[in-house]
Amino acid sequence: MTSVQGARARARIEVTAAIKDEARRQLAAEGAAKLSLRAVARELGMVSSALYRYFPSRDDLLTALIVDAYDSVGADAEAALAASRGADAPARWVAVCRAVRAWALAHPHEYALIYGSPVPGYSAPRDTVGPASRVGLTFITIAQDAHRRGSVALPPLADELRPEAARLADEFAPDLPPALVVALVAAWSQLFGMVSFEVFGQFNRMVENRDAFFTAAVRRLAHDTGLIVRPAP
Amino acid sequence: MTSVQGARARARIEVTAAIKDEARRQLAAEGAAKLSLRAVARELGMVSSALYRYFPSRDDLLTALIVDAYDSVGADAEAALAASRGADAPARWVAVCRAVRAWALAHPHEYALIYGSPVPGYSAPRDTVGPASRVGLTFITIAQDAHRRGSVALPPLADELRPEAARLADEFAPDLPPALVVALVAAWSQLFGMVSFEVFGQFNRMVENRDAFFTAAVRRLAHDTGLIVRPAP
DNA sequence: CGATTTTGAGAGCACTGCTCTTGTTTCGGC
DNA sequence: GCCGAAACAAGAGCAGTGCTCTCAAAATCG
Repeated sequence: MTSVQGARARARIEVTAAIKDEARRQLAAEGAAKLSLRAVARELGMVSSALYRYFPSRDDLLTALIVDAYDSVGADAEAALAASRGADAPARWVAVCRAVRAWALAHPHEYALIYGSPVPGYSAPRDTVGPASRVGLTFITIAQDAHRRGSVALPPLADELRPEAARLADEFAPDLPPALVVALVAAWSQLFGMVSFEVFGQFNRMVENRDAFFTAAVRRLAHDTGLIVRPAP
Repeated sequence: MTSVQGARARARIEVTAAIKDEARRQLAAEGAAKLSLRAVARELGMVSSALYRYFPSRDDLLTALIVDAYDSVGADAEAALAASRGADAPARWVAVCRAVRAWALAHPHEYALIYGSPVPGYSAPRDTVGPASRVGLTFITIAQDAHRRGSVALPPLADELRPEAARLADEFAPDLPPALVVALVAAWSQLFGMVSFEVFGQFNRMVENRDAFFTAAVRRLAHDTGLIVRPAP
C-alpha cells in the first residue's frame, strides 16, 4: 500500500513528525499561548513559510497536537484498564482515574490543551472526537464488565432525568441501565474537575496530600456510580 | 478620605474603568487569546502607549479582569445563598451551584479566564486569592449553618486521609468536622468539573437536557458531602 | 527526456506587546 | 499667582508574530 511510497512521502511524514515533536517541546516549555510557528521552524532549520506546506495554519498544528494528546491519555487509560484485569470494578475505576491524573500531572500543558479553555476560535474539528472519547470508553468498559458480573448497585435516577438517561444509554451503551450511564457521565466530568483543579493550581495552599485526597474522592465517585465490590462466585 | 481627590484621580479611575470595560467586551467577543491592548486603545480613541500608564502590561490587564470575574461569580453565588435563606441545606447547595453554572454559561470567556487553563506565564498573583475564594466560602457557610442545625450526616473518611482532613479543617473551618471539610473540597472541585465540561463543549453531542442533568448531579454531590434535609424542630 | 507537481526560500503585509523620547497638562508647596 | 515636579498623551520605533505571495530548485511521473 503506502509502504514503499518513494523518498518524498517518506520525508514528508518524517518532517511532519519532527515539526510536531518540536512543537510539543515548545508546548511543554511555554504553553500553548506562546507556541510560535516561526520558532518551531527556526529550531528545525527551515524557514517559516516552508512549514505551511505541512500545516496550513497554526491552529491546524494545535489541532494535531490536541489529537495526539487525546490519544496519549487515552492510551494510558486503556493500559491501566488492561493492567487491572481481574480486579473488582471500583479498583479498576480507581486505577484508570489515577492513570488519567498521572498523565495530566506529567503533561500539564498538553492537559490544558485538551481539557482547559479551548484555545483558538475553538469548535473542535471532527478528527478530535474519536481520540477524545477513548478515556470515556474505558469507563464504559469497566461499567459493562461490572454489570455483566452483577457488581453494580443501580444509583437512583431522578424522574425528570429519565428521558435524557434513556437517550444517553441508547446512544452510548444500550446494554447498560440508563441510571448507570448518567451516573457515569457525571462521575466522568467530576473526575476531570478534580484533575483540572490540581493541574491548574486551584488546590495550591489548600490540599497538601493530593494523592490521598484524590484516591479517596475517586473511590467515592465509583461508589456513586454504582460500582460495588462483588467477588466472583 | 479619597472622596474629593481632584479631577486627576477621578479621571484616572474613570479611564481605568473604561479600559476594563472595553477589554471585557473584547474578551466576551473573541476570548482572552485575542485580547489586544492596541485594539482596546484604538476603540477608546487613545494611542497604545498611553494605555501603559494604566496597566503596566497586558498580563496586568488580564489579572484585573480575572479579579473582576472572580468577584462577579462570587457575588452571584453569595446572592443565591442569601436568597435561599431558610431553605434546607441541600436546597441551598443546589441553589448556589445553579447560580455558579448560570454565571458560567452567561460569561463563558470570563469563566475560561478563571477556571480554564492559566493564560499568562501563570502563577496567579496574590490579589486574586481573596476574590477567588468567595464561592468556596459560600459552600463553607452552607455547611456551617447545616452543621449548627444538626442537618449533616458525616461522610466516611478514609484513614490515610485523616491527617490531611484535620489540617484542612483547622485552616479553613475549625468548627466543622474534618470529614465534612474534605468532602466539601471534593464536591467543590467536582462541581466545576461539570460546569467546565458544559462550558468548554465536552458535553456537545452527548448530554442534551443539561439543566436536569446538572441539577440531579449536584444534588447527589450535596448528599455525598453529608448535607441532609432535617426540618427545624 | 520533458512536463508536472511538490518543496524550500525570501520578501512582504498587517498586526502584536512594549519601550523610549518629546512635548503638554495638572498638581502641590511657596 | 508662580514654578518645579509629577502625571500624562502622542508618536516613532523595535522585535516578534501569523500568513501570503512569488520564484527557483528538486523530485516524480508519463
